[in-house]
Amino acid sequence: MMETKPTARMEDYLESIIMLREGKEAVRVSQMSQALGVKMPSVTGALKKLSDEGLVEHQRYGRVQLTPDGEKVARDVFRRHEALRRFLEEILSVDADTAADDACKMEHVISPLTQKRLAKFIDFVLSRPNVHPYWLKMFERYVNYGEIPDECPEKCLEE
Amino acid sequence: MMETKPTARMEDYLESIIMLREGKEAVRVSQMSQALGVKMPSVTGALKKLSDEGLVEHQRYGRVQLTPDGEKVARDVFRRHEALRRFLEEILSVDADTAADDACKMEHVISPLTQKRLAKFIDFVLSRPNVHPYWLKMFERYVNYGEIPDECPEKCLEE
DNA sequence: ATAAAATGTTTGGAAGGACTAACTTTTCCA
DNA sequence: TGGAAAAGTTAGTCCTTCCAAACATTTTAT
Repeated sequence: MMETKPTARMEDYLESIIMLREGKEAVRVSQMSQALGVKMPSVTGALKKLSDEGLVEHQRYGRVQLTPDGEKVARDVFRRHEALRRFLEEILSVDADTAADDACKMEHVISPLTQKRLAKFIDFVLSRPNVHPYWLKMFERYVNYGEIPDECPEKCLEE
Repeated sequence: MMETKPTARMEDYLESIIMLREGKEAVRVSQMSQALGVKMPSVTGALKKLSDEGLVEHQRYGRVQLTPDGEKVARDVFRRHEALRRFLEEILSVDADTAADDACKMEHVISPLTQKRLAKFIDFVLSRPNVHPYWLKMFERYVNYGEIPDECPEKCLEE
């Protein structure tokens, strides 16, 4: 039966459904079109394909829903997306818009290994409350002034 | 005159020329084909396009060279590639093959801002000889055993 | 020197993704 | 309740990237 994996672009369409669903029950073609920056015919076309592959349910002029299979794929993409976004935003201090944008493009191309490592890295860095504020502050300073401290001062244990 | 920016794929073709050129002077279509995992006709086609855009020089059955403009683009792509590869390999400890692979796909999609921040981050982390070995060792441990130290021990200043 | 092997090119076609223009449903409100 | 506006779809086209098959050139080895 050779379940062919959705393309990167198709993953985007699936992910957008999860992201737009927040709260309300229905997702509209126009919303997806807006969110993905494509025109509505592109969405209709994508939904047809995804529907054929059993990943979404969609009837003409009707609502869009994920099937259980589609839900799985979408969640997975979303998870990758979040890991990248957090890294960019919380560690590299990239602004929210750029972070979301870059994450959206990177999420499709990272290997499972890199994905796992990155998630661990984020946990590692952000889970050390005694260290990371200092750490990130130093990085911030470095970004702005090019100043690299060579030692680990006492501050390390404070705040 | 609207210099249209090369597509991600075209950037790959350009970058492969720099990477294959190492040492020898000539780059062959067959090498590019091999390196990029595409058949030769694809390379010929790409070279025609790049040639039209003034980024490479290439005559039938002859050698492939970058023009000054092509050189600039290729170097830029390569720089992005290296930043990502180093991050994956030297900080996240992803194996070399996976790192090269992922970097190759990510290099096209990161924004200039993220690129700059990432480069700074790598410098920052790797330029602190008194701290980063401890740091990376702790991360290594976390990857393997899930152990997150909560404080910054004296070791921080050693080795 | 010459034929086989290796290299490279051309042609034609497929698949994915996106768009415009024109058409159809649905929604909404006067 | 009967259109107009909004939402959605269809049809037709374009562009990028790739490939296989057939053809052309260069290299190499005898």
